[in-house]
Amino acid sequence: MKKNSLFNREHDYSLRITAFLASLDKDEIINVSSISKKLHLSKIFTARIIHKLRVANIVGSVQGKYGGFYLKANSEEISIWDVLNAMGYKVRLNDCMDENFFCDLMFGCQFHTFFIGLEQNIFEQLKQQKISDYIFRFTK
Amino acid sequence: MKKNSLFNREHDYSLRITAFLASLDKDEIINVSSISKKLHLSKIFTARIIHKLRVANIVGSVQGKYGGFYLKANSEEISIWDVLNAMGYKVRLNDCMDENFFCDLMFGCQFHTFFIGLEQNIFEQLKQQKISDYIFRFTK
DNA sequence: TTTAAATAATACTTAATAAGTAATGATTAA
DNA sequence: TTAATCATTACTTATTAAGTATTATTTAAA
Repeated sequence: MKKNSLFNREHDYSLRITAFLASLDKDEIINVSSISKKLHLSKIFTARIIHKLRVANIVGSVQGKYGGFYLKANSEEISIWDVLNAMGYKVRLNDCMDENFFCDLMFGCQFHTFFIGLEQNIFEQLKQQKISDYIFRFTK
Repeated sequence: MKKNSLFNREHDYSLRITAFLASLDKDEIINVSSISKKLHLSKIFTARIIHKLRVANIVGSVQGKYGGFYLKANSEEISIWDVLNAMGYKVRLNDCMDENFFCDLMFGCQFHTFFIGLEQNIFEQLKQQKISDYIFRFTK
């Protein structure tokens, strides 16, 4: 049976990639092939994800031959929430929390109120976790 | 863009249906047509959902002409969690929490640990909420 | 100046799922 | 016997997740 998820593969991988980049030395850059091998991801999927992270300014890139990527921000200042948002993270625990959702029962629906609170609670927990506490280190 | 959900339409409707049944008088039963009209759901979808609730023993049914459904348990003793489970609620915040999931990084992956904690936290909140606090009442 | 190795960006593919529909059988009051 | 109701399972359709493919651009170095 399908299970409801809050995070998909892209979200997961983006966290791994960020946590790995956080382990690099200052001024060190790494290319997509190396990242994908280390993290056991396909090269092309890795490229798509890291590109989004770059657009969101989480990572920086150097183009051309011998180019690559590096973590732009300080890992102590980036949260799981920040990375997820870079990937275009959108959550609504329930469809009824959607902006354009109309529900005849909405007025006074305590479920709706409960879901809003639960969602806020989850978001807070994601914001509290900094990437610096999740750094992946590999023996070189 | 698609948003990640923790609850789908069936889950939502099952909560509404249970909360509505909780408003009925003792010994009162109500048929699917009436429920679906009150809650603005399709009759056939309502039937399928309430059938699952019956199998899970959350609601009871009376078959045949003038039959219908009623809440079997005490609404103060049923939690949101119980209703969701009756619907076959399965959650894993992230695929990596799946039993059969293999991940080369799993050993020592702090993200994995964090997700487990977050999930437990969410489950606790669902268990704490009793249907009695969410009863739908309509003017008759 | 040419080439190779890398990033940049977008379009495509496929299997699975959510949500809802349709159809037929079984039960029971009158 | 019949009408109204629940019981059960199979089907449909649009959307999404996940991953692949392709082509363009950039740059270091021979």
